[in-house]
Amino acid sequence: MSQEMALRPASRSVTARERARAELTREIREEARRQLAQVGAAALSLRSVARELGMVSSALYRYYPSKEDLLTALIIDAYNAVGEVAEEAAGGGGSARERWMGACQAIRGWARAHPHEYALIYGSPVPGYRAPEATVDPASRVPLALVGLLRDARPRPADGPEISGALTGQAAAVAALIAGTAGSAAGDTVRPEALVRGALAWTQLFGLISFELFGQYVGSFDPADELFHYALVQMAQMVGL
Amino acid sequence: MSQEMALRPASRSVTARERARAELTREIREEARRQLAQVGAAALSLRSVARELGMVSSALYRYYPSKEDLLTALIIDAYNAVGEVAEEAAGGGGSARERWMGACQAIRGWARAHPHEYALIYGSPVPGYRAPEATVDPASRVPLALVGLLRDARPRPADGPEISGALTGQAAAVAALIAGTAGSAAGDTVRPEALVRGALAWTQLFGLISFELFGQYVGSFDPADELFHYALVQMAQMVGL
DNA sequence: TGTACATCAGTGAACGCGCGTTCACTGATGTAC
DNA sequence: TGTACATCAGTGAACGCGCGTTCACTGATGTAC
Repeated sequence: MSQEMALRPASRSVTARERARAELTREIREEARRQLAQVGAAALSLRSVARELGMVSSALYRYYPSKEDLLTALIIDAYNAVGEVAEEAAGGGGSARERWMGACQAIRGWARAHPHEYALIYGSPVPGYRAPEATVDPASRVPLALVGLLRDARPRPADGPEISGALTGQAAAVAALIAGTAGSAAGDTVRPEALVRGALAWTQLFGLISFELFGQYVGSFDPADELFHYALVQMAQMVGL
Repeated sequence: MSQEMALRPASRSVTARERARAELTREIREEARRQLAQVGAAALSLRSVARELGMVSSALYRYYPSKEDLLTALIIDAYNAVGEVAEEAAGGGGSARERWMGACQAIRGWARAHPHEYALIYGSPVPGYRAPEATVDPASRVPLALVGLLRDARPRPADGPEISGALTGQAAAVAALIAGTAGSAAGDTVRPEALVRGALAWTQLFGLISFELFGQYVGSFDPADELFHYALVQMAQMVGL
C-alpha cells in the first residue's frame, strides 16, 4: 500500500515524472502535518494545504482522492513515527527494565513534541472518520515494542490481584494473535498473565500522557515530570520488570 | 454564574417571560447535547440546533452570545453530570474500598453511556477553544470525590517505589489547595503520598476508559469488562484501599 | 534519432453547501403610574 | 383597573466566508515504433 508509487517492473528506470510525483506526495503530507499542528485534525482543510503549496486545490486530487485519504496517510505516518521511536528505545542497550522505561519515556517525549499528531491517533476520534484497515499494523508497533520486553518479566507476585479465567483467555487469544504477526516472536514467549499486566501499564502510560497534554493536570501535578517518573517505577514493578 | 436567570430581589415573583426563558435555555442545551452525541463537538452547529428547535438561528443569540459560550455550557454540564455520578457512588454504603471501586465503575458507566460528552471533556481539546475559569470547579468534582475516599488508605507498602521529595512537595501543594476548597475537608486528612498514588489511579482509570471508548482495545482486550475489573482491583491495591 | 500518439499534472471556473454573526424590524409581555 | 411606555423574544434578510469536489481544458512528459 505504498503511497509514493505504484508497483512497476524492477527493470524500468524511474522517470522524472515519477520522482516529482513522489516528492510532491511527500510535500503535501508534510504541509498537512504542519497545519494539523496548528489547527487540529477536525479543522484541517485541503484548500488551505494546496494554497500553502502554491497550487490550486483541485490539483491535490491527483495525489489523494479525498480529504479522508489524506487524513489516513497522516494517521499512518503518526503511528509509524511513534512506533519507530518506541522500537528504537526498546531495542537499545541495558536491562529489559531499563529498555522498557526508556521506551515509555521516548513515547512521552514524542507525544510532547507532536501533541496534535498524538491527539490524532490517541485522542477522541475525528467525527465521521472511520479508520481503514491499513492503520492497524502501524498502530500495533508501539504495543508490540513494549510487549516484546516482557519475556523476562517476573510472574505476578503472591499478593497481586488474581486474574480471572475469562481475562486469561482473552490474553491468550491476544498472544496467539501476536505470535501470528510476522516478525514478532513475542507471542510465544510472553505469558498471558504478563500480557494483561502489560496492557494495564500501556494504558496507564497513555493515560498519563493524555492527561498531561490535554490539560487535566493543570493546577495540580503540572509539570508532570515527577509524577511521570514515579509512575514509570510503579509501572515497571507492576509488569514485573 | 447561573445561566438560567440573572439575580433578582427575592420578593419579585417570576414572570412568564422568565420561566419561558429558563426553559428555552435548557432546551437549547439539550438539543445541542443531542447533536453533540451525533456529530461530535467540532462539528456542532448553532444553525442546526436552532433549526431543530424550530427557530431562526439568530434567535439563539438571545440565549448564548456565541457558539463558544454554548460549548462552555455543555462542558460544564458534562463535568457536573459525571461529577454527580461519582459523588453519589462515593457517598454510598460499604467500605472505603467498595465505595472507591463503585465510583470508578460509575464513572466508566457514565462514559460509556455518553461517549461524546466524555470526549468533550477528557478527549483532545476542541481546536481554538480555550476553557474559561468557570469550568475549573465542575472539573474538580470527580477527582475530589475520589480523593475523599483516601483518608483511610494504608500507607505505601515497604516494597512500593519511593516518592521523590519534589513530588511530595507538589502533592502537599495540591493537598493545601484541596483544603482551601469550600466543602472539602479531604485536603487536611489525606497524606501527600496517598494523593500521589491516587492521582496515578485516577489517571489509570481515564486511560482505561479512553482506550476503551476510542477504540485502542479493538482487536485485543475488547470488550474491556474483564480487563477493567482486574484493573480496579489492582488500582485499589495501589492506592492502599 | 525522430515522430505520432498516449498519459498525466496542474489550471481555473464553477457547483452547492453550511457556517457564525449582525441588524433593523415587529409584536408580545411586563412595569409604573 | 386602565393606559403609556419600556423591555424583550423572535423574525427574516443579508454579509462574507471557506469548504470539498467535479470537470473540461492545456501543455508538458513519456512511450512505441
